[in-house]
Amino acid sequence: MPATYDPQAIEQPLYRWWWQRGDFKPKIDEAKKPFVMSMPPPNVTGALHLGHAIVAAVQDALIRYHRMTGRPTLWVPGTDHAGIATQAVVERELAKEGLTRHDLGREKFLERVWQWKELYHQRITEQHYSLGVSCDWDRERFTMDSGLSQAVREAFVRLYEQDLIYRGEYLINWCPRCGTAISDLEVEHHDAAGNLWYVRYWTEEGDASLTVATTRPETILGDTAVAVHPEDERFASLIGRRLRLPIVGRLIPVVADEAVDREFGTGAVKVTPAHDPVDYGIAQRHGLPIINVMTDDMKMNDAAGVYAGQDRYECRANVVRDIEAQGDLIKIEPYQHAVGHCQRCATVVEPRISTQWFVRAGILAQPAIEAVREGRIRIVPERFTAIYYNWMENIHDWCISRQLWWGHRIPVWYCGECGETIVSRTDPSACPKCGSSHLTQDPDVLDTWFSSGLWPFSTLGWPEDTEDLRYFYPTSVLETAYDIIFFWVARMIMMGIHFTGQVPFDTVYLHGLVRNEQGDKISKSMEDAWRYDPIFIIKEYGLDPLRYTLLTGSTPGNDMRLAEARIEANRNFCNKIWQATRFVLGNLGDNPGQYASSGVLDTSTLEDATDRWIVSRYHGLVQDVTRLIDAYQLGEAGRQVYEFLWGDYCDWYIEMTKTRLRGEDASSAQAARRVLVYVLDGALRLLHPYMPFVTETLWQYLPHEGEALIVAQWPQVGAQDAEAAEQVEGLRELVRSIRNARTEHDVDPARRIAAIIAAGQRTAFLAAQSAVLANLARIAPEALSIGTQVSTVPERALSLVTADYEAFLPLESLVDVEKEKERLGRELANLDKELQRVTTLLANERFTAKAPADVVAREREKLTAYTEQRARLQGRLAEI
RNA sequence: GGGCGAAUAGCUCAGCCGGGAGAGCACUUCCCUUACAAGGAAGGGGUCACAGGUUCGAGCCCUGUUUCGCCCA
Repeated sequence: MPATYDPQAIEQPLYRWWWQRGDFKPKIDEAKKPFVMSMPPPNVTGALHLGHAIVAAVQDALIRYHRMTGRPTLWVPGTDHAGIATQAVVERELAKEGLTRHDLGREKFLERVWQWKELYHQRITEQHYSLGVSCDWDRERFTMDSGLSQAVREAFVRLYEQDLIYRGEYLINWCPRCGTAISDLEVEHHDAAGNLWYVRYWTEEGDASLTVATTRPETILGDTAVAVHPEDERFASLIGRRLRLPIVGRLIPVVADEAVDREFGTGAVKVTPAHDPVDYGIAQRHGLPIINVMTDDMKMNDAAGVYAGQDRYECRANVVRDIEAQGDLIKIEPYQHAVGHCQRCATVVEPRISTQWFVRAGILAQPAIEAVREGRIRIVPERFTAIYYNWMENIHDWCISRQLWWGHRIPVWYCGECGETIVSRTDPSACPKCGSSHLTQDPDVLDTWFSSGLWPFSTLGWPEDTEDLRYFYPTSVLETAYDIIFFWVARMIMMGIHFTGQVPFDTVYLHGLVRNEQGDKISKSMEDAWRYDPIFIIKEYGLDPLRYTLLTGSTPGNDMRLAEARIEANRNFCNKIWQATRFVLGNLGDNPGQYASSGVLDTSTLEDATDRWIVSRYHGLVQDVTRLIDAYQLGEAGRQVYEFLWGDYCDWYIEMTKTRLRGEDASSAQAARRVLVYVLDGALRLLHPYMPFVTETLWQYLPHEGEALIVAQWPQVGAQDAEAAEQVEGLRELVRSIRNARTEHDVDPARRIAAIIAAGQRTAFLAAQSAVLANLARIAPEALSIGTQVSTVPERALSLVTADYEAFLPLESLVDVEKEKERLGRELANLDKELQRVTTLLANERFTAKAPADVVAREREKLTAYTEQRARLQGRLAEI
């Protein structure tokens, strides 16, 4: 095998190999409950970035884990047409050529979008290969596939028939750049510096006036009332009177409404029902007229009188100027306020009255709330449950029509003869009412999220009753970033329950967002999104290090900033296990095949304590990692494998085996080889969900049973030997202590020293491990003496005291008696501190009475050990 | 205005069920020892944001405060 880890050489060939073998496809077994996930379909808007890399990492890890546990495992991939987002980027491209979509026309424009879709679908797919996703490519879907389009139609028609979809004229959010309505969720509020203009409105008779404050003076043209709080005494006398609208001259009433915030401005607010949601509500309650003063592209319309044709901001300036000229502009205050922007193009959104299609979300939300409340769906981390409830319980009707060209056309036709509205699963050729063939389809398309809300079941064939749908639905886990919990997760739950009668998944697992160096969320809409293409990192470090970093670098639901130093460190970890495998392979002798690991190794069959120790540690690891992954603690599980492999296995166990592998005792060497392979094989399995490529590669080099790690069995928990654990821990402490003494006294690392060790009840163990001790602590084997006690303490020797041992290092020339006294004194002081703590704790009756028995017992053991160690230390001090 | 999250070593972050404060990077010293210098060995470094409280015991639980970030209205 190559001398170093080289991700470029192993990753893509392995991916192809798995794919060709069919490892990504589920092995259907009716007797088993499958594990199923739908991949959140990336938008074809652009290439994948690091935010998608974490999606791929977490989901592929879950998929690989469950696949190894033996469940039929399906991961459905796909992409989303992303109506408004994709249309916006294609329009941006066109703008570079000086064109708009209207210059091309609907048909030509859609051709361009399809070209874009093909281009980026290809890009995304290739990126997914690089990300190592083990999804079933044969089941790949696109939201505008014919099957999924049929699902969309079916869903729309059913909801319409059930009166859960309706068309009406209401206040919606309008993006003038995109030229379409957008839903409340697609509006992002940012604080912007503006002004608060104070404008005086006179009464009809001119005998009194009141002043209102507004951030949008141009909307005065559409005012149909002024509202005050019913309990606000300042305006009590004016309620019911009429005011003359400045400039316009229209007479409008003063109404009392509780929605008015008495603290804002002057306490009196102008009411523009056609351009503000709160005002719209007031108008509804008071039966006020609604006057729309703007056009689709946010110019003033004819209702704006002399301002007609002006842009909204141009008009604003003119209105302010004219009011000022009239003497009714009281003052202008700088004012910071939240302004709605289009999520996709950042244009300031204008609320306006418009005829659109809506879903009665409140009705669909009820069962969706209950599903979570009753535990049929569990959200991880749990804290997002409250956020989900809060949104669901205050949900508004969902505006689903978009004045876009890219998307699912609304399946509604209008009869040119009789005006009939036809809502149909198939394209109608004649009006069912009058028979006319003059039918026009509604020009609008549906909100993208309408189709993605169907994703978990539409991808499995719904509305057809397919085999896939019957076996794989409901899916198991829905994994995504927490920022689309409302957009997507909530809607899938609503629509899943409504259309299939079942929850679409039983667990929602939410991960955090990947942020750039500045802490900004990485998104496809960023101008420099290309900088966050995971391919750059994969080329430099490999996928496995990137993946491992994403999986272990944060905790569920929390954001992470990607630190390159960490990726590099994890690349080094890959190389570390690469080197460990090389070591093992290089020491298996003539017939390596005999060491292939199978089943669980029983610690009681192992003669060497170090073997029992590492196998016990490994069995504990299997238990912990499995428990942690089942609890969605992927990060902690991954870190534990790292610590075990690098810390226990490489730093200690491999070093411990060297004397046996190179020694005379063939059966001992054989046992060591078996354990080396057993533990490494198992650790590679545990690590496979985190670092699929390097683990599969190394596993293939190792002697093994089975064809591929990707489909190898997840390790089983085995027995642990507590005594061996204690013995080896004591040995490690002794080694560390001797190494420390050597460094402190500047002993040449190459020099083998002498040592005399009193091992007490550990004598037999230490004698058996004397070669290991000699090797690890660099003691000359012939100068190592181990006994229960030390009969004659050498003069001028360094003395070390650990919990289990007392060691003397005769380094005459190096030992300075005074310094030695000082050092032992320091150790004694440290020990006394610990002893003090334990003594106080155990003297506290409330502790011994109330603390759990095992905690108390542990403290008692410490007391005994520390007391003995202290006695030995004092003995040494006295001797000096 | 309501809610959530974060605050732990110089930096980036873990810390499970409350039971002797951890990792990686950076830093100091030594070592190219036949798995690995993408490495090994030995170290230094923390008032766990602040103030109270609960508890035998708090980084962890409760209350309040400060700073930063996010979501909703």
